Amino acid sequence: MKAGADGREGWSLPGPGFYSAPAPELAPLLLGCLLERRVGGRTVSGVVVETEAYTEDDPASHSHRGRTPRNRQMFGPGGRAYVYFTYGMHYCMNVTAGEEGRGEAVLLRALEPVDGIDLMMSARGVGDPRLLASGPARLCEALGIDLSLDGAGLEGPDLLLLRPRAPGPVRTGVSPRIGITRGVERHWRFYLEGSPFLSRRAR
DNA sequence: CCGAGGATCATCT
DNA sequence: GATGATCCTCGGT
Repeated sequence: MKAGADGREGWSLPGPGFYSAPAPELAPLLLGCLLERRVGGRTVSGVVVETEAYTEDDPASHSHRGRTPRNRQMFGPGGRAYVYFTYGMHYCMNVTAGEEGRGEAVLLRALEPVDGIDLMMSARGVGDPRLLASGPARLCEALGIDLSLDGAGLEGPDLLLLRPRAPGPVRTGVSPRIGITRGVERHWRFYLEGSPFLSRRAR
């Protein structure tokens, strides 16, 4: 078997147009993908198990009131990181989606840890693998993601997102998004059914 | 298991 | 000046 362009068997770069899908379509497609963070010559990575979509006409979205300095990556092309700082202490990471100017992104809410688990444990200060990246801010802390990665490409030296070549049979769950007060009627949270690494247990 | 409260500050009104 | 796309701890059941 031949290794992929990235050198990892079983994983490959997304094809052209992957990230230009609207956020509610891209969000479930990101489930099962591998997110790699390269730092200090080491790789920390995990499989995406939970995502949420946000669009410009969506009252829960940071882009809902138009372009601001913070959310400007949401209005750029798809396939970049949109990282924001919140609650005075947490970072959260999105994957920008859709065509340029559309104001869309997919929040990464949880990963199943794969590589560099020792680094994640020391970064997070916990040993239970289920608590390493099961939440948008936990995920960023585990991978060492902060504002310096806002706008970073997902095929770059710091962040790499890969699709599984042969996705296994997986059930995708759908639910309302978490932690919002408006736009609750849009069920735009997607998760791998039965994963022990979700930010919340299934309903 | 569950809910309440606090931490802590950049961002936007 | 108010508000979070959160997380952790603590106390009750």
